[in-house]
Amino acid sequence: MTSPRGNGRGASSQRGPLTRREVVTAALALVDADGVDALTMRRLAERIGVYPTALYWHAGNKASLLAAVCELAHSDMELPPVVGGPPWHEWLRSMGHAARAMLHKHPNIAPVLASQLQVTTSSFPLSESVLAVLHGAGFEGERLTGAYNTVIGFLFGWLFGELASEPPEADEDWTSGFQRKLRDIDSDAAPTLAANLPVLANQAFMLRWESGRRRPMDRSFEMALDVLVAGLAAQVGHEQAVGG
Amino acid sequence: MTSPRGNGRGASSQRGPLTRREVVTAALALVDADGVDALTMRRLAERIGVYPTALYWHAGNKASLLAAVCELAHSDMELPPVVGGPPWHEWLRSMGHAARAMLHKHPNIAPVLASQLQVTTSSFPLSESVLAVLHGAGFEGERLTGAYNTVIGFLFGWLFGELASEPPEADEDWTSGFQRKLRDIDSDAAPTLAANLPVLANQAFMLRWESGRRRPMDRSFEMALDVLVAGLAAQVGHEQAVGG
DNA sequence: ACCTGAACACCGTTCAAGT
DNA sequence: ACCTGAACACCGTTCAAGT
Repeated sequence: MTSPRGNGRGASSQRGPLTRREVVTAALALVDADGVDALTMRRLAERIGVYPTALYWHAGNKASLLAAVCELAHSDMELPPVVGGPPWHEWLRSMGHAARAMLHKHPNIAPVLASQLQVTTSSFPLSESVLAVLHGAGFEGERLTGAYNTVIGFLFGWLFGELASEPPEADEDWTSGFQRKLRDIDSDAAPTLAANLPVLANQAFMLRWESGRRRPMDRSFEMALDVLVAGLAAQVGHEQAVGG
Repeated sequence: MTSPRGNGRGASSQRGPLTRREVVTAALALVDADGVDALTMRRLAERIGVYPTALYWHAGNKASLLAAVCELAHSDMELPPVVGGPPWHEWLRSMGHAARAMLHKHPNIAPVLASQLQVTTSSFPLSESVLAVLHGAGFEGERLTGAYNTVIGFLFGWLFGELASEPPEADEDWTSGFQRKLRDIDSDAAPTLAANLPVLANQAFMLRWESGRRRPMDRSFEMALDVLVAGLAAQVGHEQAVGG
């Protein structure tokens, strides 16, 4: 009950003063393992083997700790090289896959990234790369802003949607109730939905009961990338360059 | 301190037993006014003029109350008519504007919708409409699923990003620190970013310190819609139909 | 500088009891 | 059926005190 250090994290926790990096790493590990709701100052402190209030000295309050956790997860994303790299549409596809890989590695952090503005700090390299690639594709000035916002908003928005939180397992009522409502859909009121239920149920947004962490939406993501790239190409007059 | 009803909500609260609808409406009003963090069972109860535990009888626990709040907000979205309506690309634009109007009417609920899977219940009419329109545009089977996921994921993902939560006002440190970091960007490491800062600062994802609730991203949204529609057109071979 | 230990104001939720 | 009232187990955070 009294919680001095030492039994906290096995071999990896060295002696010596606790460091900020150690706190943030432990917090990300906790989120990855048990979800973002499991991240409480008290629980994290216990896991590290320290008193809760000690965390405040290193990581500030919970909000700034969470921001640091997001930043750490974000740093796991490897950007494709821009100079001497592939043509812009291929680069965007690589970047999309890199972003998706990072988020699937830390799916529990996705809802946090999706809802907060603050966590964007230190993603300047990503911004610069996307901007450079789009500039190279022919976008300038306000249209560069628009294209950039389209790419970031569409891509990350789609991925955050794929990785949305599932209801807590306690709520099996919801899952079974939703499945029943889906099965009982009126084919008069919703004919297209009813007719295509086999390819839609649990595979499409707003029609699924499992998150993309459990059920990755691989093919839909590829098609989304196709649409994004082709749409940008149309904006810049390179329709023929990207293929269907 | 003792909190019987009557002084709770002025004239609008009739006598008689509390109803579920009344609870959910009051909860949405509280979220709209003060943000989702302000929605606690105890505070809501006090506002209605009832004991906290009374809410559980009508609305279940907090998670299901929040789901009901999302559903209520969602019901504020007016779908454009499908049969006898405009061509598919114009319909998609109208739907996009309707979704945006709804979310800008309840911006504080956007982060919840962005992060949770559960809140999708009873959006079957929206799903059916989008599916019908895309089917009419020529998508079938698995490609229909892909196109549907592209539309929903891109559109709502973009809008949730626009309306992300700002840091609490207490955190003026973050805002000013972020602005400084943006101003001090190294034009060697990030030349495109540095050169285009005037059209990017506070107007682009990951480069802004204010949310779209305060600073709507109107023009970028229009361009995003252009890209989405043109990209879908390319998928189905109607490139010439939608215009640039 | 770094951390303990107590304390404060708040949560969501359960449950027995009232009417 | 509908709500009260007390109680429980948890929070985040502050602050004085130790070393």
